[in-house]
Amino acid sequence: MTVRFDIAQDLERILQVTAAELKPFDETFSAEIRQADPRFGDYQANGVLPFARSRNLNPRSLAETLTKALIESGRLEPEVAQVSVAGPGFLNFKLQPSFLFRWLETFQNREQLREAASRHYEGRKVVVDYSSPNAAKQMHVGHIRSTVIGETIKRMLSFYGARVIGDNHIGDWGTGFGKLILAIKAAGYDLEAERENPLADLEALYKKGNQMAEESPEALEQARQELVKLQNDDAENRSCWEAINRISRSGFQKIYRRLGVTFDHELGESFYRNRVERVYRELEETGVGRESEGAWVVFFPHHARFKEQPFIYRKSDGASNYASTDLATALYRSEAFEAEEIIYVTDARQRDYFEQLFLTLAAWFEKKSYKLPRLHHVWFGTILGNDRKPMKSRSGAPILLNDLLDEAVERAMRIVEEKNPHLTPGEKQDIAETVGVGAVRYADLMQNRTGDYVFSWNKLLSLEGNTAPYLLYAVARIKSIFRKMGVPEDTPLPHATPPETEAEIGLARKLTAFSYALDQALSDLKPHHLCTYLYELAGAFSTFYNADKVNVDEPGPRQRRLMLCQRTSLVLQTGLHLLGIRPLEKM
RNA sequence: GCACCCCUAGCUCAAUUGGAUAGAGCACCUGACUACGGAUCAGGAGGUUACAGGUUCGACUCCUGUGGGGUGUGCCA
Repeated sequence: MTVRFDIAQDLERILQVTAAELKPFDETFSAEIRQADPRFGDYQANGVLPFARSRNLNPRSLAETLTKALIESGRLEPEVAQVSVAGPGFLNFKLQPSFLFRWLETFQNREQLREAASRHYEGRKVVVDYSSPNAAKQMHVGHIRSTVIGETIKRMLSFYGARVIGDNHIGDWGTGFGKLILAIKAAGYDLEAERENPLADLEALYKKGNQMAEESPEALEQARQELVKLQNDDAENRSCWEAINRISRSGFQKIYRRLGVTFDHELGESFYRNRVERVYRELEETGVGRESEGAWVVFFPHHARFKEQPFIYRKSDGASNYASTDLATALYRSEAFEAEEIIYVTDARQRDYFEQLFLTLAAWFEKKSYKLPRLHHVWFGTILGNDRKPMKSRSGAPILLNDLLDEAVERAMRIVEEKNPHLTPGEKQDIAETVGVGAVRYADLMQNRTGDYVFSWNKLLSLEGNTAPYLLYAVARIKSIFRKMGVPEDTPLPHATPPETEAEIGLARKLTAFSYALDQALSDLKPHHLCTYLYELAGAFSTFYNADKVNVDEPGPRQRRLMLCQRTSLVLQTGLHLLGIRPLEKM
């Protein structure tokens, strides 16, 4: 058997081929390879049971037959894996040390891993729409999930060979700007002046504008006029709007830099303001949209809910809304980017909305014979405080993302000071930033995104359990071993041999499961599967580290253990990179 | 009202998409080479998976109902 990155797929293939040649089996048989409980093996095939049931055959003897045929076919050499029948009719595969070793020898660096993994999504063109803050507002906790989950999905897809386009769909257009411009003018606020935190000023002015419009009908009317002037390209309002956007984007950029988040495009809603006319026209001419109560809407007569709950894509005053620009955006991505797939990362409250958006796009594209990209709504739950209510600051305001990260870094700094006081101030600062920001980010990613979760500083930075510091610590210890032994991390190990001790084998088995973890994380776009895996890998390393000393005199154990260190470091760092966390030399 | 999501150990969360004896961390208890970095490791205890039925070789997972929590539901995004 050739050594491939994804062992499960190889096992699936040889089992499938063997069954195809074997009497009672036919094309309805599916091997169903899954990761097994480590006590039983590395992988198991579950497919015999349902097949036997459908034919009214004895699953146990059917499994025996298949196992025998597999061994006799020579497709599974005994030095690759032991196969056995267990329980009611499971096939268990236990990878052998010699094969584990061959796998470790084959994948020596990030590029080799990436190349092997990239077969999965080879060239598929995917747009990931994430983060998407609103102009003139500071980013707060509500933006963290979309930002970090989106970034990780983007990185994972790219690792799997997709051509990924990250697009930050900034809310830079809409009715709010009239009020904001009104408030800016009323306050005489100079948008060009140097300020400490101009985005915070804009946010305050925005609130002020809202308040003014609420309190007086004249102000509301003035705000409306300002908006009309902006929409008609009035020079003054236009440059005002541009300044607002410049300030907003530079404010967002500070956070993105800190989080290592980058976008290929930041086409905000304003980019589509002249592209909605086509949406209106085509939805009307295809009969997908219709007028209702003065607005333009889409109903779905066969849908339990949406036969009565409208999808409003043009307001009764003729103006566009979120839906209009999202429709135009999807069309643009399909035509200009040739997107085969679009992934939207937003909170769970928008589920209905996206279901309607997708249904509308499907109906519209079908009528026009446009190619419809695959559409995914990657939704996530709310971050809760200790009171189990959406997380807020003491005053009730949303917690600013920057403040949250600052606090994480401060707390991490206190721990670094305590644990490692001898490091230089520069090192401490660097470690605190990585540990603090990484801990916040990891705490988010390690949760199943579909649930709400309770935010807790203790859990985050207690630095025990399934946390970023635990993973970073494992990497730092490996790097420390190489430093101590005076060899570079990529030193060649020509005399390394297959793993022998229980801890060595356990670690090697875990390493080969990397591809399975990525498959899981990508199949349902849930990064927490990758986190769980990395945590278990770091755990297997710690067990190994405590059980078997690397820096020993005998060259045999020394080299084979060094190889395990190299590969653990490689997989952990690759995984951390996919999560957007930078590894540390020391901590 | 209707629709959707959720309920797993004292707490915070997993569970390979219907698979084997439901797993981790925290907290609690017992241990570890004067340390290749103890921000670690080994072990113990802790469960009627909200509840009641059903489907089948097998259910935390699927179907029905009940209770509890959350979200959405015509001009915000």
